[in-house]
Amino acid sequence: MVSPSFSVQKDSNQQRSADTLIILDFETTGLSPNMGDRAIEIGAVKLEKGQVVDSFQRLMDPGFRINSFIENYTGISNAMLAGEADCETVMTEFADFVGDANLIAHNASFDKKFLDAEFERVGFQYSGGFSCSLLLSRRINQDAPSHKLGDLIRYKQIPSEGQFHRALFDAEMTAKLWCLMIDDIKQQYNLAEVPFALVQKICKTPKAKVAEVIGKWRGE
DNA sequence: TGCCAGGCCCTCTTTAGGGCCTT
Repeated sequence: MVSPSFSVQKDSNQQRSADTLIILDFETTGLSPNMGDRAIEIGAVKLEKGQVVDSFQRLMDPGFRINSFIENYTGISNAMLAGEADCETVMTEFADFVGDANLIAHNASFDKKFLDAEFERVGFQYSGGFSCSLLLSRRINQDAPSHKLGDLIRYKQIPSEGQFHRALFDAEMTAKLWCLMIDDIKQQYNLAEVPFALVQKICKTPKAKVAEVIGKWRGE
């Protein structure tokens, strides 16, 4: 069992850099912002050199009642959202948290479309790249029976005490999974570091050619 | 009336179809 170091320290100087990673997760009213769905919770952790240095969690009022499926799925009720700030207020705060960092999410295509939609409403565009722990897992954990976040946490025997389908907990679990996969890549391919650009390249590579791509990256 | 996401990825593919994953 491997347990990535995960102590939370406050980022006192608010320094931002392209080397900083933000691992984020949305809870939403549904699957598609194009169908009118909105975010109801954002959770994120900030990683620097594999260490969590800050975190962000806010509920937000989408402006309409959420259905019972979402209440049951997330544990977030309409009563919990009543009186919370609206999405625009929360996402403006989150834009400040994100800065110019690179971004990661599990099944990033889902979180990216909500992030893009909510940021567009507040006129913010992030400058960092976006990568996906699910795509990386499909290439690194090829024997995993499933690539659902909860299943991967159990498969990798990562300690977890909390409620899945809440934004901050899922972001924390994704961060642990991410760190473990990066460690696996370092160990398997004898790399001192795994730059974000290499991860993005791996995620675009067919599974059968991952070793070849990493070998080329190393200059072999 | 009935349906309404969408990107990725595999295969019985590529002029397509269907499962996986996210809420």
